[in-house]
Amino acid sequence: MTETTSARGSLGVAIKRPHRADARRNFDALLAAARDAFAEHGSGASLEDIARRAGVGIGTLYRNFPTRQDLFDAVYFGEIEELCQAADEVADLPPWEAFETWLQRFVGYAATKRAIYEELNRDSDLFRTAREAMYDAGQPLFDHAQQSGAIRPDTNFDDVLRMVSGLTAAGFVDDAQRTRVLNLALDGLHPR
Amino acid sequence: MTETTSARGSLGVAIKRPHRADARRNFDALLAAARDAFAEHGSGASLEDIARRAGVGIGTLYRNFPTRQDLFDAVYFGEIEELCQAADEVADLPPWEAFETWLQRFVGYAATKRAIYEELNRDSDLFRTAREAMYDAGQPLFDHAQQSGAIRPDTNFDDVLRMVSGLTAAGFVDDAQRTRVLNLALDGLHPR
DNA sequence: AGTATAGCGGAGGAGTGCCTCCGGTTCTAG
DNA sequence: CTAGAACCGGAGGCACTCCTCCGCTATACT
Repeated sequence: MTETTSARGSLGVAIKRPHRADARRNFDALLAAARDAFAEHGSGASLEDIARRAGVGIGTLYRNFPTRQDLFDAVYFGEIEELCQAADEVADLPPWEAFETWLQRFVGYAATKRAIYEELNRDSDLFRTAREAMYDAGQPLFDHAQQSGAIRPDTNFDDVLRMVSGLTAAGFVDDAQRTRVLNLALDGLHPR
Repeated sequence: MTETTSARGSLGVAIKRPHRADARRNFDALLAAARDAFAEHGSGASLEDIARRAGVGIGTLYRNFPTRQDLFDAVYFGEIEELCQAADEVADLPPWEAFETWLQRFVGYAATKRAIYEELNRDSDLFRTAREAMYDAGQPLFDHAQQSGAIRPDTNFDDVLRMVSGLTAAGFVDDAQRTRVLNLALDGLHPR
């Protein structure tokens, strides 16, 4: 057994996960550390700091992720992928609940919260792929909710998603306020 | 005439504006350049770059604004102050229109858009002062609109302001989308 | 157990930003 | 007009981050 395994399949973005046990440990530690660091400092977090947090040399970081973008992509795509799965999981709830639950899930991803909002307009093939995957997952939920009359007809999925991601990235006093404001905004989605 | 004049009065934050003509030119150029730079790169913009943009040596920047915070404050307070004045200007519109117009104005301040959102929780005397001034200006507009029945009773000014500043800082495809999303969110403020 | 090798990690060069310092310049008051 | 105070601006030291390179180590396969 010598080929590397592709950790993330469904997005078509292959990320090499090493075969050796020690290497795999480091790989995972780096990913976890990066997730935290990006959540804390946005996509400009220090790579040396990430390596330190992971308890790993800087060289190891660069071997696994030759560029900062590679590392960022790995974290980003991981969370996008989970988001896509989440869409399946809520599929059998009533239309509005399904969509709302999915959005809550969207909000819940701390690591890429800031990042998603920072990079939502980035123009690269990989990002477009990821964004499309996310949209493909969420759009049907939106459409369904809209068709069922729970969402006003004069809005669209992209607008709503950007609204939510803006709110998500904003600074709030506490989680209670974040939830309150999010609910306030979502409430405005219903027809009047 | 030898004392420096205080450029910004009403917030109680005195910022020294030089007396000599050349010095004053540089001071103003720096402020303008900083406004642009902060708008573009957030509060972490490069000071050397700001000096370059202003066509001024780095030494001059540091003489006028000994710390990055000083420069940032000067820009920030300037815009907050204009926001306070804007509150007076809309005072004779109908309640909801007054509040909405003020919010649009709030959104319109490009320079500190990102900054306001980045720093909304910052804990320093000066920032608290500025934030309070802004709140003092906007709160009556909100209250009035809420009492008149244009805003649902189960929300508050702080929540709304953070919602809007979150949206403001978010990335949109174009200004049309930004306006659309903002209106969508504001629409949700009305009672149903 | 032994060995080939994938993987480790940190030293260090390059680049960039921060901030200080001071010799030279420009303005203003008299 | 002149003198000197006020101001200019960039060279340079410090700190930090990026990224490469290579001698050493741990692992997996036989």
